[in-house]
Amino acid sequence: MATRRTSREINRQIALSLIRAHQPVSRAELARLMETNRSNVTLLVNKLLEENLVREGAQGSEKIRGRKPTFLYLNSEKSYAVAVDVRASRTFLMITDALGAPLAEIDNFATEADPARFVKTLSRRVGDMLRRGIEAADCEGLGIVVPGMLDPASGVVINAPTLGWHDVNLLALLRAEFDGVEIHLENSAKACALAQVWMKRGGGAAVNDLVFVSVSDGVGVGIVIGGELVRGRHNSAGEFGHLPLSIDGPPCSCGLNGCLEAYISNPATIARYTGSGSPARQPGSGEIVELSIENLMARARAGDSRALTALFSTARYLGLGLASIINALGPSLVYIGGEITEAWDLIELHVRNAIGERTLTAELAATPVQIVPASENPRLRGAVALVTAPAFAAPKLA
Amino acid sequence: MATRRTSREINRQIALSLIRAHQPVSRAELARLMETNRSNVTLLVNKLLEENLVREGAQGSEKIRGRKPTFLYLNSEKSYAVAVDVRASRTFLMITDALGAPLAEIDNFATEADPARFVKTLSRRVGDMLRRGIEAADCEGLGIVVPGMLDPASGVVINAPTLGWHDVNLLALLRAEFDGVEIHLENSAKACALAQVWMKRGGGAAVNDLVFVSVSDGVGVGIVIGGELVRGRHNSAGEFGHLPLSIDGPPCSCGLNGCLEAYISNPATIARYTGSGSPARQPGSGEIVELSIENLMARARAGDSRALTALFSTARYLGLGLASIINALGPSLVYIGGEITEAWDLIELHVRNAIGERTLTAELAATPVQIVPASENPRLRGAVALVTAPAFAAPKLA
DNA sequence: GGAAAATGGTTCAATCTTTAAACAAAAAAC
DNA sequence: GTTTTTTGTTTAAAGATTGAACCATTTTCC
Repeated sequence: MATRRTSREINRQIALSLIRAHQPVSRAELARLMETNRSNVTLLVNKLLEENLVREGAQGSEKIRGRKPTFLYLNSEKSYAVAVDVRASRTFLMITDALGAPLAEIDNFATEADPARFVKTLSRRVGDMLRRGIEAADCEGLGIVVPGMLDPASGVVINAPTLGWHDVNLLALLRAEFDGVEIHLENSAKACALAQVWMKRGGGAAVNDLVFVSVSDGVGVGIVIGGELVRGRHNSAGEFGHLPLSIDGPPCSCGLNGCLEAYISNPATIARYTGSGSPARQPGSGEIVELSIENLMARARAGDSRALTALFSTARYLGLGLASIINALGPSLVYIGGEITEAWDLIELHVRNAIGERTLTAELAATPVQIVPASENPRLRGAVALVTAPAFAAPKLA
Repeated sequence: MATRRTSREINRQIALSLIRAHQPVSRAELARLMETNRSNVTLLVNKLLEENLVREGAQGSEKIRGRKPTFLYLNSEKSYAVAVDVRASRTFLMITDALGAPLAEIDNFATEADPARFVKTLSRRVGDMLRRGIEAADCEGLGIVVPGMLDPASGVVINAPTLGWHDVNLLALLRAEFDGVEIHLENSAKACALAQVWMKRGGGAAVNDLVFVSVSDGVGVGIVIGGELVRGRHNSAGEFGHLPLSIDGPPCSCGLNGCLEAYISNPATIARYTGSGSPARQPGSGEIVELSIENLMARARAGDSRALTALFSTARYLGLGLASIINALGPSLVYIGGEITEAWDLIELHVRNAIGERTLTAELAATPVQIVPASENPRLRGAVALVTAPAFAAPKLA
């Protein structure tokens, strides 16, 4: 039920979001954006100034005539957020201001198998990083993304096969180590999707229906519909990675057969190259090497036709999987993340053809697909979004 | 941006929805439900009375002491809605009051292949029905559901294979025939999903994430997430019917291979029984008959083990398809509609086992699945919901 | 039978919000 | 130097919820 305060809260959030999206922006400009009059904006902004959420900056100096506007900015400097991206081999760590702009170099360390020791190490590294020149006072929160199924409410990592974590109460461990800090857990792909919709919302036309597909050791999918992350009954929505391509297909890590993941994950691609089970050999010398997906892509670029074929197969299956997702949800935009994006120039056409092969209409086949390269640190940005996005979230109706 | 009027509008909608859900209900009771005081409710209700959306009824006569309450009801009597369910062989027709309660017997007639002639016939039948004793004055609107892909905005039926309609501007034809009546088009399964969420919302705890799977000549899926029907970029979302079970599986009507629809649609089940291509024979006489799914189910009940096996296969594949949907979206509830629900007692266990076979967690495997029997006319109710639901829809935020 | 208690509905003043108009301040244009 | 234009504030009006007070009506208790 809408109380006397509701419309104020709604407008407060709208104002905050608009300032974030259009900063630097004056009160008068904000009034035009909100289609209200300046008096209302004055009141809203004064409240935000009191709360220290917004600060006034320099005056504008455009060549238009009339009184110069005083610009408004989000007050992002007084506090910082910690973002953690846990991955199978290494864990990445970033500290940003309240808007998500990095305050220091990204750090990383080997992911420890034991959750308790992992959290200890994490805590030490965060402490080191803060001592090395972060002068912001308040910690806004800590966002941590994990590749696997988890419950953000209870903070339990239910199943993260690539980490070997099962029913680990990560939140309790983190709470013990980071006292008084707000902690946000989420599945990696879901957080990536959140970060993307969050970026887009800032950057102009709102994209409210999008899908983020993360291809790595496993396959994760985050879905945003109507601007909201789809979580499902037990935060287990988005498990498109185990969509069957063929119910009698190759076995998957989840115990089933023919999952999309069993066709397109990095291990699947590598297995397709080496031939199942047989280890890779260094060309020329015949030496046995541990083959990584980066290696495989390098070989493909160097002219190894078998490596290229393996990538093309992965591309085709990826496209078929995307086609199913597109048929099912009709998203406005599909993002792809993961190591494989580095070879996108080689495989894009194959992916697109496979999408066209199994989509039901020409419009669906034309759904835009964009890669998010590793250089943009999508997972870390997802972790940041977990911390910063709630402040801007629209208030809910009953 | 929230204006001075927004909270009033929000509360107006909440009040309307609560009256609909709890009627008959007094002002005082409404105030308790809305967690506000009676004075506010008085004002809201008086506005609704003025607009003739609500009417006062008899006084309550419970044994509690104190002044007797005057009950409020939605004013459903002054207007009616027309619901049309277009299906491959026959079209069904219902006239209801503004709340969806039928005002006359359900009519039906053979669906004509030519859209223009179909609309003419429809118009005549509606006219006949109205003349046979509907005294309500105003037509609230006409809701029509079609099994196929269509665009509600433009009113074009893009592709309805079982009807043989392609790129038919059904809305234009209907507008010409039903002058001045608001017309709502939607895909059958999507409308069914809408009707279900709409019913549930009335009946207590809100179910905001559900899926309706319609198994008939084709397979249609309607998805509701966060209380909103998922439409996708071109209203083509929900095409889970063409999810692959096996990308090298049997051919589907859509031109692809191995779609879920190719495994579980009624024609697929029948083909599995008769053996591909060979016509069915009357047991005993050997006479060739056109076999319907109802026939097949009757034979299965009568002890025809091959018919039973065919149904069991369909059940298993249905379960596998549902498992994928459940993995992907994590809905709170799955509804099944279509002729096959008549054999649910025979196949339920097989469906459940197959769901368990491919869901990723025990919680997902335990997702409730309910059938909606043909006697409840889910499609017609969906068509009604298209007309009546918008009046209760929550106002949108920017 | 009559007073008290409890419940439903209305009325009225208080409060919080948006809104429209007036007004002051600052900078460019003439 | 005056006018014009734009920004930001102030002030009064209007629309909404909120809380208390006030009838109306029915049951319960004495």
